[in-house]
Amino acid sequence: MNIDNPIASEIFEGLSFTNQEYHLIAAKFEQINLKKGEMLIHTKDIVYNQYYVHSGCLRAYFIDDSGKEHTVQFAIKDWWITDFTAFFTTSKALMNIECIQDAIVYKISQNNTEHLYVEIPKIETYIRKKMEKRFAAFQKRILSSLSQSAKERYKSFLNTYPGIERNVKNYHIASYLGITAESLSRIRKEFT
Amino acid sequence: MNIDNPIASEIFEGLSFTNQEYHLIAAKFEQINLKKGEMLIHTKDIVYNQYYVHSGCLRAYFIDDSGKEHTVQFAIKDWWITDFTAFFTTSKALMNIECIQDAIVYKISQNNTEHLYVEIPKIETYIRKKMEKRFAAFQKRILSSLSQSAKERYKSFLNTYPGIERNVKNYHIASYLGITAESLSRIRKEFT
DNA sequence: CGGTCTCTTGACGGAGTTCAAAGCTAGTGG
DNA sequence: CCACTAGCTTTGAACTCCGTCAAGAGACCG
Repeated sequence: MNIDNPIASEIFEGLSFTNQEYHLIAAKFEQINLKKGEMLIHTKDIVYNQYYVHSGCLRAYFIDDSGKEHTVQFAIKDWWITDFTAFFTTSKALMNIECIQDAIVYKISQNNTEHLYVEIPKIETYIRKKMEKRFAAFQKRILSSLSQSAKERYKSFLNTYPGIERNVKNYHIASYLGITAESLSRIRKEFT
Repeated sequence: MNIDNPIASEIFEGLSFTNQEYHLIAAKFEQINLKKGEMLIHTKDIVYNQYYVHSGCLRAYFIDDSGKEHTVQFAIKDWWITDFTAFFTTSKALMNIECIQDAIVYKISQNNTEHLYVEIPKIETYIRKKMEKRFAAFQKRILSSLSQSAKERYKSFLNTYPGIERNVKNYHIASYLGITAESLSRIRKEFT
């Protein structure tokens, strides 16, 4: 951990940088403190930024035509969050992102992300590898939604986000699993 | 289209290369011709390679504990396919990949992929951007499995893979949508 | 301590599954 | 080129899991 630039050391853990590089990195991130309930992204916002989660918890959710919420992702420490579809194409968000436990996040814009990749190529490699892992995790989630019952998906969820029950409302978890809060309640009853 | 190296021009469409770079690229890919029914990857194989689809059609599927098949991905022209989870970590495949229409694919190993990224950094950038698109597409698929009925998912599927009905068995599509072949049959009946 | 948000419980309904059988279709060999 | 067969698709009937609606119990916060 480099005391001069804890942000760079935290976000790109394992990489080492020159002082000049630390400078380049630090200049591109902005710290944002969020209170529970605050919104980071609203539907229809143009998405210029992505966010690295230092602490706290956020969730990305989608509201369908019938008004129902569907949680696509939770983000806890060391996760990145944004509406990636909108971010990658700098277009309008289809999702909302809200803070569900007081959080500190580091914001970086799309432009600055691309600049960083050019200025410090090992960051592009680092992020690519991280994305490969996320990619694999997504594939796993699709598999689980195809092949598992609600009860099994709930078990998998507890493994993916250990200890998250303490931070997150059950109806948020239900909307992540693709079931209703009532069904989750019945599943939880069977568990004990 | 560079006549000296059609493979590089096809796979990295839009990028231009020096003759030396064309050489580097061509040396890393190997063309494989597949007949319908051939398997590219079996469960438990160590996955060293990924494949760029030049023509034909393949599918990646998972067999769950009860023996049921679940199609995770179809790949047609200009898609990449492999068991990405296993490929990124050079570990054992959980999925099977089979050819469902005679195909020509270009194979590249994990090592050669990494070498290519180092030797020609713009390829790393190119692939990263492509992956960002896939990432967004995955997110969309998760959303659709959470928020849409089987009938709506079938419509989305037809948009994602236009014209694929001609190549693919209905029970493969059903297993991609997460429903039974019987249910898909009933849905299709309503459509006409 | 009162009000609102969250979780639980019950009764009913519907989308999709399962199992079984019949109808098609495409590929193979005579 | 036709006939046969194996694989694929359709159809029907009963069943199951989960959703919906509604009401009550509990928890948290000012």
